[in-house]
Amino acid sequence: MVQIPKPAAPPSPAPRSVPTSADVARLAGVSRATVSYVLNNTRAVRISEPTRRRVHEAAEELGYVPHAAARSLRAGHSRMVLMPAPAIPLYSRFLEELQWALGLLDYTVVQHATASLPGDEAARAWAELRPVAVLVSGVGLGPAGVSVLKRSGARAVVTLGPEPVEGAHALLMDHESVGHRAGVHLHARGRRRIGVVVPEERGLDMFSRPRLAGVRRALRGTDGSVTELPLGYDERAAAHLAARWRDLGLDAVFAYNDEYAMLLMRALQDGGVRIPEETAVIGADDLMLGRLLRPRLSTVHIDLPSGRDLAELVDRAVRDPGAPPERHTVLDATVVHREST
Amino acid sequence: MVQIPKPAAPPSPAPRSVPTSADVARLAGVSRATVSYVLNNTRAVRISEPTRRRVHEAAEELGYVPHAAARSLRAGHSRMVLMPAPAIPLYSRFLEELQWALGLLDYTVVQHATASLPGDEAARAWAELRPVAVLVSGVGLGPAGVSVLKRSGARAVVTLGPEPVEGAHALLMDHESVGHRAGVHLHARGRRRIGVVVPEERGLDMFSRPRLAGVRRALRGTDGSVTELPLGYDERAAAHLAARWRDLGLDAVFAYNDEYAMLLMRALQDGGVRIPEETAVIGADDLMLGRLLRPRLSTVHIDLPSGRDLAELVDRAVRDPGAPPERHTVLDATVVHREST
DNA sequence: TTGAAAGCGCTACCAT
DNA sequence: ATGGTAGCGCTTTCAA
Repeated sequence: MVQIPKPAAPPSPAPRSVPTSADVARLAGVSRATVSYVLNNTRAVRISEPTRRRVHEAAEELGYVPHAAARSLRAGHSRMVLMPAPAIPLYSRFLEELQWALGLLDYTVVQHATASLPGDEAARAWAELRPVAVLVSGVGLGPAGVSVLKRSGARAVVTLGPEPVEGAHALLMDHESVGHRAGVHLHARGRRRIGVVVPEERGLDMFSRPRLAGVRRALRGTDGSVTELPLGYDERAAAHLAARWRDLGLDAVFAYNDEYAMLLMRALQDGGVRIPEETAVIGADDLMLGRLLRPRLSTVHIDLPSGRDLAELVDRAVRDPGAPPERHTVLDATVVHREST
Repeated sequence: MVQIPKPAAPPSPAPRSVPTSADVARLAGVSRATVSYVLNNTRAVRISEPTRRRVHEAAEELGYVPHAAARSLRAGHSRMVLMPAPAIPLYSRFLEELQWALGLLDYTVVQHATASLPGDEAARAWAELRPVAVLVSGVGLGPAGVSVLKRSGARAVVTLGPEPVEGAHALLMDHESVGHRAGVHLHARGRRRIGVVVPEERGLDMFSRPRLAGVRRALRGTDGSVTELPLGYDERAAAHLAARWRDLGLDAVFAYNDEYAMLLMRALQDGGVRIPEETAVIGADDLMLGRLLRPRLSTVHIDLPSGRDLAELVDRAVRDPGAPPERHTVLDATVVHREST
């Protein structure tokens, strides 16, 4: 790690104070009201052209920037959409698209990092910011949290997760179906003894558990069986698992996602296990790397809703907070069959 | 894509109003001042235990949540550290760590999505939020932007990028050195005609250009030559490049990063090019996948500063805004030699 | 066309 | 120990 040295601290000079609209008014020789009218282009009031120019010049000269907190305090509401940030790469492109779409609808999107706080604490922290809408993915928000947010003026709370939360709109992204597709596919290809990789990394449980459950459901009532395979994202762990592979007697594995699939497949191949002849391997998320492996990796492709659609849901909910919560299943899982199964 | 249907909009009921500290005071039968004292645990004032209880109960009953904007308006400052969000996976773990560390120092970290706005517009938008510090990575912030932020009360502006910006603290993460290490390594291994992959994806330029320049510098004044290889992150593009590989007459390639290296290496191997005998391949970023390739991928490992160090820099800068801007080179690049070179 | 002033929710100073 | 109140920066109604 690079160390950043701690320099001696010289005494700091008095910081210049931040210009306010009153300063602009003073410099322009008008009232604060006039400044507000000019800078906000208030249509209901006509300000003479010379006055407008003087105000603009004064604002420019002082480097005036309006104070968002003061504005929204006065207005009694904001256009802030709060998104407690999840660090899941799977969603990152989706979230980016969403932010863009919300920006077009004139919302200010803010990601707030409060991963650490326990459930209702987090909701309180978010509520302090008085967002007009909250978009929270994953778990960690219960009905109580939703209630706190709503009582604090949030006009829409939308959850992205496996199951709906009382009082909130729900975008159901049920990863159970991902596992289910994988299980059905493997069974249809004649595989019967199916392993399912469950990453040991914390924070992946919210995905890996439903995926495992989906495979179980797919195999229930058939002659197939499911074996849970804990695995850290680590070469040695993979080699260790591969070493006892033949003892496990599995003929297929759903490797949680493409990255774990790559890890495991390499370890299996290094251990002399032929893929797909001896063991079929399927991943998920349809990453580019799967196409580059040999054999090419079969995978479960996940289709998320467009950012535009979701932005419109948020906007609709904000405009009509009284409407009953919407529920949408927005995770389309489809198997991409390549060579590894 | 999944379409979200647009339901009919029933008329919305009047929303209950949000409880304020005045409401709590009324219910508890005390003044607003007392409420503030109790809820903030103000040490300078002693409030009797029964009163404290009544206030807490009233707050609980009403579901009172303080209004952050009102509070910071009154206080004249906030503890908000603003991080205009970059979507670069390379940094994501680093940024996460940083957020955590800043959280421990009692800052509120907020990521603001304003990728779209032109330079100084963005700075204005950030300034409206009156953050106590701004941490901006990449380019897109000039001296004028820094000035706007400082005049709006930001006590620290820290840039993460290739070169310092006037008036701001700088964490110099110069990717030029990444390319330089790669170039030196390849030359030392006896390679002379070196290709450098330059991704066609926009937004990667800020990394790929310096990396290319670094290779050029490493080869300058030697008997080696550098060839620029534009490449989209796409199998067909890679196959196309591989098809004309022998015509290019290169004996080594720095593939921008490990992912592009994997893409290109696969295409080359499919085209019968032996690695490393005919062509050496080196990536960068030291991703797990490089270790899983055969031959194992040589790479340039990048060491970023710990979140704690950076958080301390921010804290120091906030406490002493008058101190001269610090400059730190915080990108340690080292070659990890494996089998592909 | 422009200005005076109230008030958004909160905290901290000064009284009592 | 508790309350009254000024004022943070802004918008908007009402009056001139």
